Amino acid sequence: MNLALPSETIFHIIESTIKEYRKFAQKNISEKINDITIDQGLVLLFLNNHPELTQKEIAELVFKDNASMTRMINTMVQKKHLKRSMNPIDRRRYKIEITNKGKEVLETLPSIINYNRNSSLKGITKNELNQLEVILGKIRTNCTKT
Amino acid sequence: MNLALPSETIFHIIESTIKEYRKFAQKNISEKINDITIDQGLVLLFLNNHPELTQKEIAELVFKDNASMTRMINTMVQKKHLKRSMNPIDRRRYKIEITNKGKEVLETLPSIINYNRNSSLKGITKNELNQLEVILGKIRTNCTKT
DNA sequence: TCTATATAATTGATATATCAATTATATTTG
DNA sequence: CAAATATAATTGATATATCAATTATATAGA
Repeated sequence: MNLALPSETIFHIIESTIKEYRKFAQKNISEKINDITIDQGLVLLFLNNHPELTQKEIAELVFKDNASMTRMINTMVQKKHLKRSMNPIDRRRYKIEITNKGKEVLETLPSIINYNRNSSLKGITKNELNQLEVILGKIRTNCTKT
Repeated sequence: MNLALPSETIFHIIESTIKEYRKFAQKNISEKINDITIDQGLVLLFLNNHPELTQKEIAELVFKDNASMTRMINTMVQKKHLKRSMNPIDRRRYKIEITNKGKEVLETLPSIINYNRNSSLKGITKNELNQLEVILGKIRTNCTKT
């Protein structure tokens, strides 16, 4: 079997791109905000825009599973960025609230994220972004439908 | 600050693509081979082609750090896919050898990986792959040089 | 209504991710 | 050569990833 080494494939390139982006983004966040990871930041952003989200829904949005999300929110509650309170209408789920400390993070975070996105996409045209989206979409579809 | 939600960005799409690919690939591997993760499989492939690789070098190839690689190889040694022996020329590093059990895996794995790659890239032209590579390369460069 | 089924969240076990500190060995330089 | 520096690997601590099992609550259907 004549198999290309993993390092020569497009999957390797995709992985390395997203890993470099995450490293870059985390570095820029850590310079200004203490004790927040990218993913914790994303959770705050989503909750800010959609306060009614359940843990399960947040998990899907940031590509985690429920177990990871439970633990992630545990630590965010410990660090006082979030507060859990029962949802009286459906007692299986929680209401997750952003604390004042969480809100402070949200004052700084968006501009950092904006900077991260813009600078990592510098020199890339709208058209290229479209192509990227279309091609990646095909790959994803192949993986989910096969 | 008018920030697009993370779920609307290209980074979200890149992440979701690579995650779906990994899920798809892992499923196909697990159907035929017991107890091997994608990344462990990649380690075997790299070692098979370049037996002289150190842990540090393997780590770079599969985007792990040294600490993770130490532990990953620990478990692969425990599961008898690999064997560590001292390198007499430089006693800081190990020689990592593939055991017979590891070699058995290598008899089955390449065809599965081949299938995974081909089916996830079905319908995508050489030209599109090039575009993908170029655009992702730009993003990566932006992240590492800024 | 009562039971079966579905759903949200948690927990346990094990592996991996990440950072900082440490150990052992090599290499460089004064 | 001896001391300083560099390198490969390990370890500890904590967070996250993943799977399977469990708990608590809701909902659908007989």
